[in-house]
Amino acid sequence: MPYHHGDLRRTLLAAAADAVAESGAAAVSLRELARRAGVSNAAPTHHFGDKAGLLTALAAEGYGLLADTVTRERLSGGGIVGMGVAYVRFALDHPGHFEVMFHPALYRADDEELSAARARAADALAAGVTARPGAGGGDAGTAGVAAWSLVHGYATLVLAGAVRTDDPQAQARAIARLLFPDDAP
Amino acid sequence: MPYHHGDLRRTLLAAAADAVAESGAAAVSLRELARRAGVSNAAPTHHFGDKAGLLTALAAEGYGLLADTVTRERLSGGGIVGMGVAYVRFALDHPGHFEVMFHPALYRADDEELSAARARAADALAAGVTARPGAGGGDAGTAGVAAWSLVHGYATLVLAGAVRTDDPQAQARAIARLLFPDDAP
DNA sequence: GCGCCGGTCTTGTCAGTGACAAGATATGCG
DNA sequence: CGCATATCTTGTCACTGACAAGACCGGCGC
Repeated sequence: MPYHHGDLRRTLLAAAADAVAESGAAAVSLRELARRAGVSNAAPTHHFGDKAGLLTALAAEGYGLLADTVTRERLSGGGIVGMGVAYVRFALDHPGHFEVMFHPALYRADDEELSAARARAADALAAGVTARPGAGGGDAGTAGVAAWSLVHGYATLVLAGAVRTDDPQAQARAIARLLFPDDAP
Repeated sequence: MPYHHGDLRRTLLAAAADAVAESGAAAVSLRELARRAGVSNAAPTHHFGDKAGLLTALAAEGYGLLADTVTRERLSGGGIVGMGVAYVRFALDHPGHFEVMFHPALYRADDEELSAARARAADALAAGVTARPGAGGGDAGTAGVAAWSLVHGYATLVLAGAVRTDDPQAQARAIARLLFPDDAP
């Protein structure tokens, strides 16, 4: 085992995402993560400062991934329903990130890198709402909040085990179509 | 100060709800709650066994309150939109309970009292969905999941600070009407 | 009135944790 | 080769959750 781990920061983030997904942010211990990575208990401190720093980095990574996922779907013409499904897919694929992202008490919301990533995600989502076909009827802001609430709530309920289904993406598509029946694809 | 507190269980639950709402479940410490209540650090153990026991009781109380809130709205003829608004109002009035309820990793999901309260809440919500006027069009299950997702997601986003508004209940009503335009009131 | 029994709370203890200080080691650059 | 810096370790402290053992209190039967 070399003295320098080589890629400790990335390793710790990945382990943290797994641990949060599995047992919740409260149950994650820096020492446990350090043990899994094969380093001493104080090594994570160097990279993240403290626990909030690690979760801040995790949230920032999550917002970046979300922005990528949603943007890719928008560019491939999935429509607002497709973007909603992509949002749900992101949450289910990255439950650890998702969990932390929407609990600001866990991290430093004023972090620069995090704010940038969050803004990028917000732009990606907003682009999908304003560009939808039937955008004439009703307030775009209200429709956007409704769309976000719908997919966010669905993802949260599935992750919490409150809603059970074999095919979450299909069900996500079905409920999104209830809200946006006019969406093209 | 009498040796017996008199109402320690209730006092601890209330303090826990406040503390969770303020700083998240992770930041709540049994010792801090005990200090606030003016008892020793091991007193809570007697009533709840451990931290998971306390959060289990808090979640059960929350499901009971939710069932009461939603049922009252249904009986007063608020329709499915009114029930959705009541759901949001419950979440914003009891953020500590709401936070814990949908993080099963924090408590013992197989607890008897909790299961009963959760079933009561589920029945109250289901009664509203199946009784709505335009129940003919589409799958009732899908519509129910959509309704639940919408209001749950909206409440979660407002609590997380991701959506900001002066009048959450009015906005909740607006987005619920997008999903259920035919709802009577 | 009295004893005692169960429920309530306290004190004391242990391992695990987050945070930090001080120092050791490796890496890259001149 | 020599050194500055990034990276990691060891050691320490206060705090927490969990538990064991015992003290205290209220109400019950007698």
